[in-house]
This record gives sequence, structure tokens and C-alpha cells, in this order.
Amino acid sequence: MQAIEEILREKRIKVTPQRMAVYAILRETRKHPNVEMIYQKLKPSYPAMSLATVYKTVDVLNKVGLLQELKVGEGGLRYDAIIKPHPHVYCEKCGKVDDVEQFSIEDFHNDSVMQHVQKETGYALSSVQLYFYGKCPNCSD
Amino acid sequence: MQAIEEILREKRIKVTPQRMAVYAILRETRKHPNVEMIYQKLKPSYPAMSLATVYKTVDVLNKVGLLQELKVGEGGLRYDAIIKPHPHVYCEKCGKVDDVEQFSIEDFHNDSVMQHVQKETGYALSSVQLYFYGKCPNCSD
DNA sequence: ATTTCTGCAAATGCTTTGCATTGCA
DNA sequence: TGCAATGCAAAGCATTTGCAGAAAT
Repeated sequence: MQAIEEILREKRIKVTPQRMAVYAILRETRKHPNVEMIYQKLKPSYPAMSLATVYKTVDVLNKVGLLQELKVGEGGLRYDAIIKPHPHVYCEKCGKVDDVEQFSIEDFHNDSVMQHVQKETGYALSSVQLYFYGKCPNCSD
Repeated sequence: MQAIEEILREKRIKVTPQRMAVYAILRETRKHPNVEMIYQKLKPSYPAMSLATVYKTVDVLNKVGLLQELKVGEGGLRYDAIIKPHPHVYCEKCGKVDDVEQFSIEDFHNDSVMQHVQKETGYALSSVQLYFYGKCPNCSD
């Protein structure tokens, strides 16, 4: 796997401590944080970092393909450094977002379903997102 | 099928012209409009209707189960009066949202997948959303 | 007659923007 | 050194809220 620095340099995007820090956080967690959560986690080690920079950074990393945006839950987009397509579950009570690992969305991303949908709709498809909604174990009483 | 009036009355929610109008628009279209689009479509016949009322109305109708919210695209949530679970395609260029009718998300909503995910994650699941992203026929050149 | 809803305007809150300064390359 | 990125504060917008008047039950 290619190092993040190389990927950025290839695209003529500067490697900064802030960008590395945001990416590092997303690599370490499975919590799918939103911008605010990333910002809070960054604060202790980067007291000067601004929220605007986090917004700009996730945007850059997303466009470069180093992470994916999840349109799930309240409180803005959630971010995931695992870019391989996979389903997510959202807890409607506590707001937690978890991965669904067992069955891969590759089952959709593959020929059968994608081509099927592509043929039906006429769309040139590029990606899929599968979201499950419910209550997590802690919130189900 | 139960009339919308009955459903609202059952829940002690008042039947108003505004609510009927918003619901009627969503029944007539397959465009999955957002609040602003609904508002614009309503304006000619209801010049006094306020945007805030549209926001409140879709919220009520959604909670009562008369429509579903789609978290797709820019420009806020999109609304669909067809509440049977089915996948959607989003055009990343023009913002259009279409239904995917051929294969039903029922394929997921059914025992096999839902129970599978439920067992894996421990979540008590209530719904699913499947979104495809790409370019619509008009935007694919 | 009550109670809820509507419409307006103000308030909120998330996200973006502009720009001077800083810091990669 | 030159160009891009950061940080701050201000601006922008979509959404929500509060409340007086209107409408539904």
C-alpha cells in the first residue's frame, strides 16, 4: 500500500502536519467521526488547529480518494479511512456508526448488481452506499 | 389503502390544506424533491404558504410514516411518498434522484440479509437504504 | 371552546469564505 | 523564493424556533 505522503505529492498537494494528523485519526478509529469529533480529538495535540482547517482537510482527502464520506446520521457527514466499499449501521438513538463487515458491499459492486442497475437506469455508476438503521446493542435496552 | 386523512386523525394530528398539499405533491412526482422544491411547486396555488411550514410538514408526515427521507445529494433531505423500501440512484452532476425499480431492496429487507446483519452487529434493525452514485444518461455526454 | 397549526421574523448552528500570515517545496 | 495551506473572524445558508393570529376539531 502506498503511503499517504506519496499520494499527496503525486497530486501536487502539500504534505502538512494537519493533514497527516487528520488522516492518522481516521486510520486509528472505527467510529466514523464527523468534523467536530475529529477536531475535538485533534485539539490536545494541535491546540492551534482550526475547525475550518479540518473541514478543508477532509475535503481534500476525500477528493484525493484517501477517505470516503458517509451521509448518515445527524451532525454532518461522517468520515471513514477505509475506502473499500462496505455497509454501515447507524444507531438512531445514540448516533453511533458501525461497520458491517461480514457481508461485503462487493456483492453489489460486482458485475451482477451494478450492471443490472446500470442497464435499468442508464446511469454510469461509480459507487454504492448501503446503510442499515436501527438501535445498537447498548440502546436496545 | 388508507386515506391520509384517516391516518392523521388516528394520531390526533390535524388535517390541514397545507399538509394535504405537500403530500399530494409528493404523490404526483417521482423527482424526490427537497423542501425548497416542494415549496416552489406549492407557491402558485398557495402563495401564503411559508417555507417553515413545509419543513414542519414533511417532518410530521415522515414521523407518521407517510413518507421517507432520503439522505442523498446536496441541498438537504429529499422526500419520497413511496414508503416501500427501494434503492435510489443519484446523479452527481445534475443532482437528479431516480428510483431503481427493477430489483427491490426487499432482497435485503428480507430474512436472509437483515437477519444476517442483525446477528453480526447486534443491532435491532428497522430499515435500510441503498444508494447508487453516478451520472445520469443526460449527464454522461 | 380548545388545541393545534400556520406564517412571519428572528435566531441558530453548521459550513464556507476572505485574507493576512505561515510554512512546504 | 513562490505558491499553497493555515487560522482567524466574518459571511452565508439551510433549518429551527417563538409567538401572535388563524384554523381545525
